[in-house]
Amino acid sequence: MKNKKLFRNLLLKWHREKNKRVMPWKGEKDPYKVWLSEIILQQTRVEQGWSYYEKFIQAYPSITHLAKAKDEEVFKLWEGLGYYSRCKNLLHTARTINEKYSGNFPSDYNTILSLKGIGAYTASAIVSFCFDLPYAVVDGNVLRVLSRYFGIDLPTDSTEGKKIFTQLAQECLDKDQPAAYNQSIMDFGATICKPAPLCNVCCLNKTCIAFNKNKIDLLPVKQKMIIKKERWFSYFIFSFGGKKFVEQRTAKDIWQNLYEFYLEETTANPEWNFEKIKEWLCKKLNITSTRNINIFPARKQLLTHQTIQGYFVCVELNSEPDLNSKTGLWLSDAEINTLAFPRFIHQFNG
DNA sequence: AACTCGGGGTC
DNA sequence: GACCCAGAGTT
Repeated sequence: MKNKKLFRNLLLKWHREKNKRVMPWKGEKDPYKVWLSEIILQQTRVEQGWSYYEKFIQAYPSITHLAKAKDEEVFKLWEGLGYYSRCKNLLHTARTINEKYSGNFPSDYNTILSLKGIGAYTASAIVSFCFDLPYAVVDGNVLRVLSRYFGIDLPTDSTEGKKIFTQLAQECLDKDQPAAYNQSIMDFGATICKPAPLCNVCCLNKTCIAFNKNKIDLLPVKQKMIIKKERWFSYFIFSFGGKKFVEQRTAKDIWQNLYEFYLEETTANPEWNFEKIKEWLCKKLNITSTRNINIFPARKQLLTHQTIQGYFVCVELNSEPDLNSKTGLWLSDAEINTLAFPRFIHQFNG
């Protein structure tokens, strides 16, 4: 009990005296801006999300601006940030608040928690930062700091672990200044108690259990291991009459709602050459003549759970083909540039 | 309770 | 190559 109070006071002292971290949304009280920043930062580094936050605030100064925006435009702004369901839920919640709550962001924890894309972490962040309500945030930083300081080797990604760490976080919270406390523990985790921590300059090291038992490298404990899938994507960029064939990804799969060119997925390296391409075009799409075919070298993109490898094949056509009744669109480059593509494609296509 | 969802930085 | 990041939704 006493060590929690010590922990809290040491953190707040560090926050007042040594925390130099500056971010555009820090100290912000507008729940729209805090919410937007928290959604952008889910599983995303501050440095990576920074420019997206500024783009969004400039494009949509209020939640009503965002609610009235077109889906394609918002996805284009989100392009490259990943976890695209966040963008879908962002729009859904903006519209819910604009219509159901007349554009006023709710201030009650459970109401906020019920919104799409907002879980326990984000709800706690919003109500503590904006409304000074006593809810402790639990994110990756907090789990790392708590597990080390209190020497808890319960897996942080287990059901029991989540429960215990959430309770502990709530007990450590300074209920008189939840905003400052939550900010301090996350900044501390991000700058001092990092995965590779700076224990030599840490002002909590005298009472940190992991440090004093030499268990820093063993905490926090995670039980789930990551299994990587290998996938081969071959994108055929069909062009005809100044337009290219694109379609939207709708399946429950990566990159849902984003756009792509004609995709052929294989379980192994297709190792394209001109003969194989011509044979495939004839067999699959009944295309027997082309103006030009350009095969680009294989490319690779690493995702957390998948390794995407693949090819881009540009095919200039003599006539518009029947693409197996696929629900696609023939668009100009200008039109294509307004749509959001996965990084894998965007990096190739410029 | 286990899976799935991106892209990028760090070691 | 492994791990992690201001997590959440689905199955």
